[in-house]
Amino acid sequence: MGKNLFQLSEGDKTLVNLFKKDGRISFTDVAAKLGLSVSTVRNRYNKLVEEGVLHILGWIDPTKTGFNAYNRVTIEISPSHLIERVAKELIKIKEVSFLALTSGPADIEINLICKDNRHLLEVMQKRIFTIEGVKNTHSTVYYNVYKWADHAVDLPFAETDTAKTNSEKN
Amino acid sequence: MGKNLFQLSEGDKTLVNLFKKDGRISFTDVAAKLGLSVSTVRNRYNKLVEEGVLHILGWIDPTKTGFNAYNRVTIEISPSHLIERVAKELIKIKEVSFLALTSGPADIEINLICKDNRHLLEVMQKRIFTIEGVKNTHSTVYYNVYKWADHAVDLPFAETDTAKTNSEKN
DNA sequence: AATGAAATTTAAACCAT
DNA sequence: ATGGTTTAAATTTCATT
Repeated sequence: MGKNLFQLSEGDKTLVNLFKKDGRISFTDVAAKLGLSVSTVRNRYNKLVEEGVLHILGWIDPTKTGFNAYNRVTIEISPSHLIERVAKELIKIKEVSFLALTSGPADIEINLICKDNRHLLEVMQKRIFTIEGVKNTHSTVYYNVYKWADHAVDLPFAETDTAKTNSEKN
Repeated sequence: MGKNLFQLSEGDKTLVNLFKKDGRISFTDVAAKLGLSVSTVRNRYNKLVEEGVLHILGWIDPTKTGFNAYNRVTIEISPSHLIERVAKELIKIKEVSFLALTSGPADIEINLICKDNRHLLEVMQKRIFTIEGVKNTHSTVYYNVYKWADHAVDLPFAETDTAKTNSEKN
């Protein structure tokens, strides 16, 4: 579980927050904002990226590009030993934007980003119902997303909630 | 709905896919990979960003930084006219990484990224149950996330599913 | 819309503390 | 772990088709 835990220092957090807002901010700008040298910023950045802690990723706003059917689909699998195998099949589907194993009553949750309901239905019927072990599914529509790009982007260490877990190091 | 729809050309898609993998890839590299000039890449990139289609964002892997309690929480609101007001309260909570209005039986779904179950319980009791209009909640544990950073990052136009919607404009 | 070239800014690599 | 210096590379601006 917490094996390769990376302790973010307070400095790391402020640095990370700048990259979260603008993934292409220059090290020079970060250094100026934080009052650090460019080298230091670079070193910290590299460490975070090398450790797999920080990732800079492009994100496309689905609603701006004609993908207006966003759904949660929970899936029950039987027999249960097929769960991981089904999961591995599901992540191959490009419309699947998220997949997690969950507590019951279902076993797997996926999120599907589709153009419209016709597209959604097609994915469900041709790609999901056909997988061996998929017992039943339940779909929920995401009508309107309020926090969207932040999905899995923001971690709760924004401003005040500082280092209880980081008090020892740095 | 589809008012400000942005038609991604095939060129845009290949460009975007490079930025999705590595948000800090240089325009020079992109140009080399696509056989275009740096200026062209820059122009396309700027257009996509200015239109709000493409975003380059930092993302922190919660599991690497001690956030091991990731949950879906569905929330029923009553009376119903409070839904939007409750949503606006909820997005202020920094542990809320995602919020959408959903089809029933609940009204709102949030995702919560917490350090552990103690942290989760604290957020639920002190921040969520206390909001006026929150009738009841139902939590589901995300035991293990298979597709994670791709959450809201990948759109399903990876390789083959090319331009049916983009055939006219390039 | 796509490009080329010059001027400016930034990043990378190295070394030092 | 942080910072300074030099060299290399990328970005920006402006002009051109």
